[in-house]
Amino acid sequence: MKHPDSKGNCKELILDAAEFVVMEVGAAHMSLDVVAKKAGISKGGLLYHFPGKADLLKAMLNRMVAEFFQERENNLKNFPEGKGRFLKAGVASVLDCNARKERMRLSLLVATAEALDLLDPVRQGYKDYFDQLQASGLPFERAAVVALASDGLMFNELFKIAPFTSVQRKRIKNEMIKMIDEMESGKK
Amino acid sequence: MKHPDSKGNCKELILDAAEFVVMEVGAAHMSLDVVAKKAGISKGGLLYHFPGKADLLKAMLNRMVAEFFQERENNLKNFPEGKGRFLKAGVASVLDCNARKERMRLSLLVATAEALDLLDPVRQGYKDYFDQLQASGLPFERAAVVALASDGLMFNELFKIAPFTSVQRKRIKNEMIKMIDEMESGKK
DNA sequence: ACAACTATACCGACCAGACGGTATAGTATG
DNA sequence: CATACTATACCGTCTGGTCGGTATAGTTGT
Repeated sequence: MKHPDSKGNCKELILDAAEFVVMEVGAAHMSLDVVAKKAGISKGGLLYHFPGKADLLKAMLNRMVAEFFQERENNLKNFPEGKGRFLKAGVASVLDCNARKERMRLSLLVATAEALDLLDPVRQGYKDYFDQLQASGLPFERAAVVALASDGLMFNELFKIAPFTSVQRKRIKNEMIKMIDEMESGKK
Repeated sequence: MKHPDSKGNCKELILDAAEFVVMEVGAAHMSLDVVAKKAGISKGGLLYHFPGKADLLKAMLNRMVAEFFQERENNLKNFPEGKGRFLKAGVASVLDCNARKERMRLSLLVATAEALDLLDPVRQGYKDYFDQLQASGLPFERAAVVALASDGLMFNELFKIAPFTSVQRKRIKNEMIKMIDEMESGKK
């Protein structure tokens, strides 16, 4: 290994760089040149790791999906046992945001612009999510409404069109949790 | 006027063409050349009507927002009077889809990729929506959850990642209406 | 031990095409 | 003629992708 950087996490560094570039110049202007520059390597180097732009994009999306799964899994332990646990963890994973997660979601913008097929891994992950939700024992339709609401809010925020104050946002999120509790205590 | 097509609705024809192009080649590949060809005019003609790509995009978004407002207004009459009427009309406008509406929403993909500022009219329309929702007298947080859920479902479908069967979709939509009814009859 | 060879990682010049936009000349209509 | 509109040709830039080359480390054969 020639460079001290490259110890296997080189690809990760490139993915990080790509996310930053999307953040800075917009999804439609994420060019390989700029990503390479941001990552501190040459374009040739970048193309060595990712043979084409589509490969880079796929890697971005896969990482995002994988980390979302991971986080939901981790979140499970933060909620008491019960039918609603899984959905609560899901909602929390979608709505508890940090800078890294927000950046990572930008890859969605690139993919939706480039070609919707690129979203295949997301589609699959999403399907699994709702399958598990169905298996969780909550009344499916109402649970789906809550899950979709968290997604809706997430997309609004991703697109920067969310109209809520931070107080409203907190209340809305609490309302979601409350609705899950209502489902658990069987008001339906 | 040289061409029989152009009797004032020429811009509309171009906007339609643009939407079709996005549908066919993806948001990132909506080029002026192709839009012009699809509209049956030359690129010069297109640029006469829309001085730049950004102008075209803005017009697409404005039309989409305007039509959404219009439709929600029209939908009001389909629901009985009551606190929940406005939200029901909103949900219906978001979820009752036809090909034209779906096409029109594709402009969102182009805008989110190009520059999020282009979404300003959407942002404003969205804010008005929730302002009116707040004024409607429903418990705001729960009403917001329902509104967000309809958005979430819409985005899922726009991105073609929705995991629901048509039956499930219908049930979920019905659940939303039911939740609005529950709010109206004051269970909260 | 040492030469020959291979694999990995990376660089940088280059290219062909696409794209947004301009310039210009032209045409139908009132 | 002027206005409204259209067509064509063209330009500069950007972009994805190719390619030949380089440096280093590890492996193998003798």
